[in-house]
Amino acid sequence: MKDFRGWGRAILPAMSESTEEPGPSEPSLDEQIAAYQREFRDLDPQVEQVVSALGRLNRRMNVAYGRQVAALGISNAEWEVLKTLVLAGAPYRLGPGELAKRLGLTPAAMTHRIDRMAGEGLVTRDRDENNRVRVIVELTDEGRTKWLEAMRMASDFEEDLLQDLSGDERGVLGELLVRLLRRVEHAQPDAGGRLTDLD
Amino acid sequence: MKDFRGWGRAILPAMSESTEEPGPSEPSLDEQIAAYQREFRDLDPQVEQVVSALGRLNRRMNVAYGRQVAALGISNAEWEVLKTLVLAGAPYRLGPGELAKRLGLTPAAMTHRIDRMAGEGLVTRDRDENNRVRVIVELTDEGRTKWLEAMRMASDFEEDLLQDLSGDERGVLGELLVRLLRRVEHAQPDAGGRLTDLD
DNA sequence: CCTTCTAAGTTTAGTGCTAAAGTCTTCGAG
DNA sequence: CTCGAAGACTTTAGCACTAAACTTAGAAGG
Repeated sequence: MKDFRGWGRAILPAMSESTEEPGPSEPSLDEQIAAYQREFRDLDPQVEQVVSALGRLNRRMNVAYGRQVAALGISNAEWEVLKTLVLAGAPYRLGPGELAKRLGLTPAAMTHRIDRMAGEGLVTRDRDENNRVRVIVELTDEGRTKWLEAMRMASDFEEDLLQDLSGDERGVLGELLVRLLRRVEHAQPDAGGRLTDLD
Repeated sequence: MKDFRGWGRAILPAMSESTEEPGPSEPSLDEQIAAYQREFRDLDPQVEQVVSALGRLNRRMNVAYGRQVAALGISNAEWEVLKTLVLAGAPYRLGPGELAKRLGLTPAAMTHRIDRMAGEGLVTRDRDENNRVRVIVELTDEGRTKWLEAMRMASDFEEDLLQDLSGDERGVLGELLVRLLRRVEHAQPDAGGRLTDLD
């Protein structure tokens, strides 16, 4: 076999987030929960449903985002950088270290990502004139345009994703997710994996 | 600086899923939504809340899973393989190709992952006697034990995560997530990124 | 000033991944 | 029966990332 036909569009270029697209033979969510229950009696199916659906949903969404931004000629990794710079607000500047922290990368990885993106004209990289140890990464107009295009695609996609949910349901879902998020953000797993409150 | 103290445990060994741990200076969810709205008027804050909370939640959870299974001496990537083999049911066997499809990896990556895991005694790799082109990857007793230990930690963690939600709320959350999941699983984004129904 | 320390980035080595080429077995047609 | 094609991995090349070493600018102390 010359090339892996069948792996075609399933395999995306490297991205910063999970892009695993499960194959078609993956068991359905219900089958999966039933199988785990057979092997592990203590499993709470309600908890497992929430957690597994969250995981699958996110993987599918990341694949979809990757495909969409790829159509704009950027990778998901690059899109993350654009988003972070826009979030910082005008004049859309951050240092490599700060960018690395926010994206959860090492400074080394950031150096290379900025190299690429500067080469593509999405950002500029300059030394800070006031403190020549510091480097300033700034969004170019082209980068800002790319971000806007990607944002438009993403928000259309997200609106479609939630299409089947009523306004009330969207509100409830958002509120429940925010409560879970607070639980993970304001707590750290202890040695046993249990979440211990920090405040 | 000799080593990057401060990047310590935040950076985990490579895993199959997103393990990016956002730094402490990342804006809060509300700040993020407000910032995006300033830059992009068409944004629906309710949709953005759901989607962003989903994304953040998943990233945090993956970091937590990674830390937990690391305590058992396995990586998140290895745990994914163990889960997939257990899901296949006794006698816990699958070929590399099938494993790769279900995990969303290329066969090449699977070859190397199986090498490592066979070296660690978590699985065995043998040629199929009936069809010598095929290879059979089978979970060892040690691999099964590791899976069980990881599963126990994971389900404790998941129970803790949902601790603040009542039974009813868990049910509602699960149901809403399953509906979103169905929407992404039964539809494919078209060229414009819109989801088109397949059935 | 002139060390010494520390912070911010960059460089180097090694890992795990994808894409594509290569190997080996089996199957099917002539 | 033999040859060609297809299937199921494995190997090779190249990329993005982490960990750790290195570089250089500014800060602190004598």
